[in-house]
Amino acid sequence: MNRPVTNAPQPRFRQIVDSIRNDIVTGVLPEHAALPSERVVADQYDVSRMTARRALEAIEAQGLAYSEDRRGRFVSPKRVRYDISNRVSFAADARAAGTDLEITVVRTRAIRAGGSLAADLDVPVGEKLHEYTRLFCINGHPTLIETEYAVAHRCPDLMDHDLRQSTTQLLEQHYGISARTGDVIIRMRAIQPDEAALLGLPPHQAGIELEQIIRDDEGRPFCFGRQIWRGELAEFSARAIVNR
Amino acid sequence: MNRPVTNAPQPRFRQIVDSIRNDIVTGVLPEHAALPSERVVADQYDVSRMTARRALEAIEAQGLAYSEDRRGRFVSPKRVRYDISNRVSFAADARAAGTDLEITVVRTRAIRAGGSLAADLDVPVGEKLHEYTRLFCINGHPTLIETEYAVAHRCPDLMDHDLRQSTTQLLEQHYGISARTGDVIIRMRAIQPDEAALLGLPPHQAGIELEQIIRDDEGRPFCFGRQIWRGELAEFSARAIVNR
DNA sequence: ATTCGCAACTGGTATATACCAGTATTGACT
DNA sequence: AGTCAATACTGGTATATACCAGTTGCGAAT
Repeated sequence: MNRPVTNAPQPRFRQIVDSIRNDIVTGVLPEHAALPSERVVADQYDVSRMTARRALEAIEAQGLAYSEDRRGRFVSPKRVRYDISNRVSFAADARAAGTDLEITVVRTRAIRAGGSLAADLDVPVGEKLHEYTRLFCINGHPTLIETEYAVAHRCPDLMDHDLRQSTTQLLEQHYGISARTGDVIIRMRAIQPDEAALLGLPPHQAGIELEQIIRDDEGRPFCFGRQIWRGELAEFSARAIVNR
Repeated sequence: MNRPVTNAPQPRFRQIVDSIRNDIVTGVLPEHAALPSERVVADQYDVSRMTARRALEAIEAQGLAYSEDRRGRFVSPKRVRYDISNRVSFAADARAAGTDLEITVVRTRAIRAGGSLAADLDVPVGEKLHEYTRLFCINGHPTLIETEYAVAHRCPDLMDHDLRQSTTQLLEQHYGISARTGDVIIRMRAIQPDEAALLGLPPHQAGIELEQIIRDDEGRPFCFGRQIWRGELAEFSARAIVNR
């Protein structure tokens, strides 16, 4: 192939991405500062609005910024770290680290265990469960949504308590169930529209899903939780110990 | 031509996303099957090519499909699972699980430890390190890129060995260094253009970064590794044990 | 039978335009 | 001072078009 790619300039929109990213990493644009709007970028860089838009969307996809519908795009804050090896509860982990955490209860229901939930919690199908969904805001910004399923007969009136705190601590204090171990799975997946609405995001972005089965001192599971995180706002630390 | 100005229940492109997603989850489109092209979608659903494109990009962003430049888009295969609590080496984990894994050495270098690497590996700044970058293909598909930094004086001629295998096993067999524990960090981040090229992806997509510090029986770190995974192809399991 | 070049694809980049639906500010009126 | 409507923003959706640059397969020339 004699194609001399000498003049392989980067696409315009990528040049714009690099320029704005530079403003972010150097601190010209601090956390939560507004990025220039699509129309302003189009004007400044002399491109069409669609091209400016693609640049801003790429910055968003990289986690450098987040958008609020029809308000603008803003620089993402620093990540919070969640140590999944030592704690089984993010609320406890965050409080211990002095993080500004606010919990909102989105929904509570009484349900019965279906197939996979029953298997995960090691209970018969049809077993009564408490289901509750909560939104976690860090420094005032929606960061994750958690839905937990607790085996009802082990904590009968759990729903009468204030759920705006660590539920593992609740279970420990009122029912004597202590979270001892957890099986965690982490994966990247798309944020669903209903979740996106709660997190203040456009739908179809990727986020991090974290599932965990929480077990007591006897290794019996008593709670299953599923969290969806804004991927750009978090990181997860763990410790591996090689079995031999 | 006539615009359905009525109550658009959902954007057109999202309807298309749902339709194609349905074909994927029901198996009408099996793993690695080609999705309809942008122009075909535009034709079938009677939308412009840009709208069709947005639908296909959304499917891609959700991890349901991957694209190969100027070849087409294809249905993503099932995720592989990596147990980060029990193994400190993905290669060993995958081989133990019978996964079809092929490793390609992308680059090897001798470097000297800079500030953060020196701190992570607990060696003086300027310490000699082996750096090697490898591409991991699972079932023939590029899935992750790993760059590792090994303390050179503990494995002098490491680079003379065949690196297309688990390096932790190499280090164990030839130097008696056994990987005992690992400190792992997982986060979502953008895949850089050079990484994207190796993974056969368009740049600026989000992926999963996994960093780990590997320690020997005495707890001394001897290797630092950084992996970037195609987010839709993997999930990570771990075990938490609450310290009290 | 092999080679080679030409379609006929594929996605990637980019423009120009239009309208919709929320948000935020401004300013006149109460 | 407080209310509220107009206005000037913001991003979201969508069309139509153009050209570029790789990939792939087919058919003609060797």
